[in-house]
Formats: sequence, structure tokens, C-alpha cells
Amino acid sequence: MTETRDRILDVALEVMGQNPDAGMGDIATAAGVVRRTVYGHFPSRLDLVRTLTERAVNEVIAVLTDVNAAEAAADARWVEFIARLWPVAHRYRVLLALRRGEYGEAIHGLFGPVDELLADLVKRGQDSDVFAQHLPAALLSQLAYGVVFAIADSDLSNGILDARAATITTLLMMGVSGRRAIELVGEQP
Amino acid sequence: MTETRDRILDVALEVMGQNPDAGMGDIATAAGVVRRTVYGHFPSRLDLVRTLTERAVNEVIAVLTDVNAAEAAADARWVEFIARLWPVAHRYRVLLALRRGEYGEAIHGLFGPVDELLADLVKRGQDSDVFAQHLPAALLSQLAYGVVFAIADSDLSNGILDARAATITTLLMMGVSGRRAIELVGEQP
DNA sequence: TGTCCGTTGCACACTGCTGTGCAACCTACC
DNA sequence: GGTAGGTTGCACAGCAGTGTGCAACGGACA
Repeated sequence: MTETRDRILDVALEVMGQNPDAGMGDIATAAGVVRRTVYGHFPSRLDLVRTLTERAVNEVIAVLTDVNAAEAAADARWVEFIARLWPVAHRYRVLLALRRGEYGEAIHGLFGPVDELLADLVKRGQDSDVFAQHLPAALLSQLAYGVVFAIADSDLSNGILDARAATITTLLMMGVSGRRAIELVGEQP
Repeated sequence: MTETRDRILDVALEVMGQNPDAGMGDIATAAGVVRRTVYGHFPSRLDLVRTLTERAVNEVIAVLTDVNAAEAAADARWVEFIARLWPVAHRYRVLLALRRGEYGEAIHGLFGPVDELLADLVKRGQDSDVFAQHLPAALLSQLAYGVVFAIADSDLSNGILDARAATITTLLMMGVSGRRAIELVGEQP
């Protein structure tokens, strides 16, 4: 059933999020199903990872296009972006670990469109002098993106605190002043 | 011989730097030696990784204590630190990938002292109002550290450019103004 | 010449995973 | 009652990697 398939995907995200090297057996067990059933839905481990990646890419792109279309200052838009990216990044944090290794190529390829949209978001911020220009947009956007995922991937994941930390940190590294950053994010811890 | 042992370590760093999942066989071959010989020096894969980690920790600590002792402003000290940390981070980038997974615990444990020294460096910068205080030193230092390693780990590793990017970015995320950051790093690309 | 020591080559056992084949089973639906 | 589809249990082949045992080799050194 589609229901089973979805459950496997959800559980896989959870299990692999804790241990990226978890096998099909671990995932199956955690999903309350037999290993053979998982293979029924996903012919190979790569299929599973690819499906997961496609899901992630779709969610991130949805957020990005949404935010990109909004009428707001670039830095405010960035805050909005991180706020909405955060849960996604945390949920799919396993892809960060898998990005290197045998599935790296597949993942990297699927994330291509995301990279473009992201660079565009930063570029527009730079063009309107809201973000600093000491680094090319393509590189800066990747760094910021990496930081968000790195924090999401972190062991210390304090949930809310981390989202706030990620937002402020990325704003700063894009050249927004501390005062402005805190103003955007809000004073309350 | 000790010579062989050292060569294995060096080569292991190189090979695993490109593919963290490289086996003992790959390392042996790359070192111009037989697999059996590697096991002669390192009874298990964990031993190899642990030795590599100890090396890395020693090198980083050497840099950190050195920099920490210098008489200079905290931000200038940070620039010095990154400049000297960079080659080390790049060389041992494999540990970033291995930090998660079965060796994670061993690696994390050995890096404990590094974390402390690092937090101290940042804390002193915050206390002298050179670094912003919107985030606790322990967290901020870890983030900055993570960024440096993330860039070092990056595929785009452009060498010099990356070192510069890492320095500026980390300065910014610690609340140093863009003007001051560029002044510290130097104008030239 | 003899001896030590690191290295080699090969064989072996073991483990843990992937992916497949197939018969049986259960449930929903007609 | 019959059928179709998802699920199960189990067996099997295969592969890659780890770690070990052992006899043989070869150079350095006395």
C-alpha cells in the first residue's frame, strides 16, 4: 500500500537521521515491516535515498520560490527563509551525511536547482546592498546553506535555540549588522 | 619500520580524505604496501583512525595554545588562528566525515580539549567586546570551527580563496564588522 | 654465517550487508 | 466463494570488508 510506502520513507528519515549507515533491515524493523517488503517498494537502497532526496528538494524549492516571490527586503526575506527551511533541514539532515559517499553524486545532482534559487536569493540581496559583496553569491549562499544544515545536523540540536542561532549567524556572515540581525529575529530568546 | 608506519598514516589521510569509506586494502595499496602490513602496524581500523585523530588534535592544540598566548586583539588573533588552522583542517578533513558513524565517539572524545581552548579564545574576545555576545561562546566557537572545517571539506576547495573565505566569514559571524574583517585579512583577493 | 625484524603472499573464517526467488498468507473487494 | 494485491517468512547467492595465521623472503647488522 501507499500507506506502507510513506511510512517506510518517514521512518527511514528518522532512523538514518540518527545513523546514516543504517541498513535496509534496520529501517524495515523500525517501520514494523519485513525487509523483503521494503525491497518491494524500493528495488535498491539507492532508490530509497533518491526518493528521499527528491522529497527534500521539492520541499526546499517550495519554500524558496515562495520566499523569493515575496515583497520584502532581502534580509527580512532571508529570515523568513531560514525559519521555514529549518524544520526541513532538520528532518532531512541525513542527506548531509550521505552527500559524501556513494550516494553523493545522486544527491548533489538533484540539489542543483536548489543551489540556483539560493544563489539568486543572495545575489539579489547583494545587488540591493543589503548583503555584503566580499564573496561571490554562489559561494556565500552555499556557505550559509551549509551552516544551517550543519547546525541542524549538530548533536546539540536544541530545537528553537538552534533555529535562532542559525538565522543570526547566517545574517551576520552575509554582512548584516548585529543590531539589524537581532532586530529582524526578535529580542526574545 | 617507523618510516612505513608514518607513510601509511600520511597516505591514509590522503586516501580517506577523498573517500572516507576507503578500506584497509585501498590504503595499503596507495601506500605501496600489502594489506597485511597495515594490520601489522594498526591492529584494527579503529586504531588507525584513532591515531590519525590524535595527530590532528595535537596539531590543532599546538596552534591554539600558541595563538592564545599571543599579545594581540581577539579578532587579529582569530585571523592568525584560522590562517594556521586552515592547512590542518584541510589535511584532516576526513575526520569531519568520520565524526558521525562508528568512529564518532572516539573522535569526539579526543577533541574535547580542543573544544575547551577554542571556547576560551572566543570567550576572551567577547569579554573584551571585540566579538558579539548574542550567542554563548561555547556554541559560537563550535559554529565557527564547523564552518572552517565545512569549507575545508568542500568540493570547491580553491585553496587560498577558501582560506580567505573562511576567515572573513567566521569573523563576520562573530560580530566583527565587514570593514574591520577585510582590514584584518587584507584587501587583495 | 647466523640472526633479527619488517615485509610479503596466501589462505582462511567470519560478519554484515544487498538483492532475489518463491510459496504461503491475509485482507479487501467483487 | 473467488480473486488480486500487498505482505510475510525463508532460503539463497553474492559481495566486500575485517582480522588472523603462517610460512617464506630479504635486507641490515653483528
